Amino acid sequence: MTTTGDTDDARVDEILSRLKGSSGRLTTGRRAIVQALLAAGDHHLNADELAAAVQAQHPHIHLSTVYRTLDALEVAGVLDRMALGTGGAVYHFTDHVHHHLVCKDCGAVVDIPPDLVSSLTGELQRRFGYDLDQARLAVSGRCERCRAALPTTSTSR
Amino acid sequence: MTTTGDTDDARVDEILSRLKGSSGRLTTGRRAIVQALLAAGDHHLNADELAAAVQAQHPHIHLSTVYRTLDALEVAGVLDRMALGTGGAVYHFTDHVHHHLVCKDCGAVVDIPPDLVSSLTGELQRRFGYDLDQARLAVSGRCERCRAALPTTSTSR
DNA sequence: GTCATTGCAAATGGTTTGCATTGTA
DNA sequence: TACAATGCAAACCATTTGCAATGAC
Repeated sequence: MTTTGDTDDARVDEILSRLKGSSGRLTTGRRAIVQALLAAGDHHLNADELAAAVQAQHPHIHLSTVYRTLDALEVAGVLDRMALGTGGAVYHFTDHVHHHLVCKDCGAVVDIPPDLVSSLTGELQRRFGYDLDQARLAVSGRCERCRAALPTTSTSR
Repeated sequence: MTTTGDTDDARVDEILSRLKGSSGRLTTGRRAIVQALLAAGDHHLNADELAAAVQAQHPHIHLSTVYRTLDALEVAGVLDRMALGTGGAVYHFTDHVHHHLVCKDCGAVVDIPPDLVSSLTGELQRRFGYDLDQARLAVSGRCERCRAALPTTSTSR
């Protein structure tokens, strides 16, 4: 099932052109990487998984190319990189703002809708002068499942 | 200048005894590591920096011992480990709850007082069932200095 | 004496880099 | 043709692990 479409194609072109900005070049590798990134949608892909997805169609594309393209996209302001504990950094499109609730035990990630945190980021921005328009927030706690799986430390609390 | 004191000594003993809980043993290495951790106060030390601090007095204490002790302290519930972007994870005492505002450019870290985030964590706890009593929050944005240092990309976006 | 802890070296996982080659512009 | 991007291998950083030696109990 091809998840592609005209909309995505247009988006791919737009992103690639932003990469072109400072005398960059459009290669099949970069196109494939951006396509895979878009196809992943809301999934949290790390560089390895992205490379695997790309290599399904273009086996010769090297992991280091993926890293270099991700870097370029980050510099171009297209992507945000974020380290969510273990398993490698994950990447998001800068225009798709959301935040993360991460289980410190199993690593499960839940997306937090931005409106829940906007008052906090506003306050932080006011207090500390940080630019948080594109802020990424990671909250680490323990998910329900892992909480239940805990040895009976129940009395503590 | 010994930053130590009776208070700290008592705290060191208390922490070491928590490590002893399940047939653990008290070694000079562990004591030195816990002391260094307490002496660091609010600083955000990573394993490397902690090892350096310890080795100033006990040169033979190996980095891997530091890692193993930090692990043990985490398991014992004394410490929380947290990855703040680059440069290795940092550790905090679990009873000293605070959060972090991290500059995505220069890595500068500002501590966020817990009361600013409590309403958010409460809401997240309610919505997603995560246990956030000991939550750690990392907000990544751009600090004032880096913001000023940015090339005039102001029109883009 | 037992066995947890340590030192050390080597392995690991994620990421970056140097360099010769490829391929876009 | 010129030079950005790539493949590849090697380097790199933070962290973990196997194993024999040490030292706390």
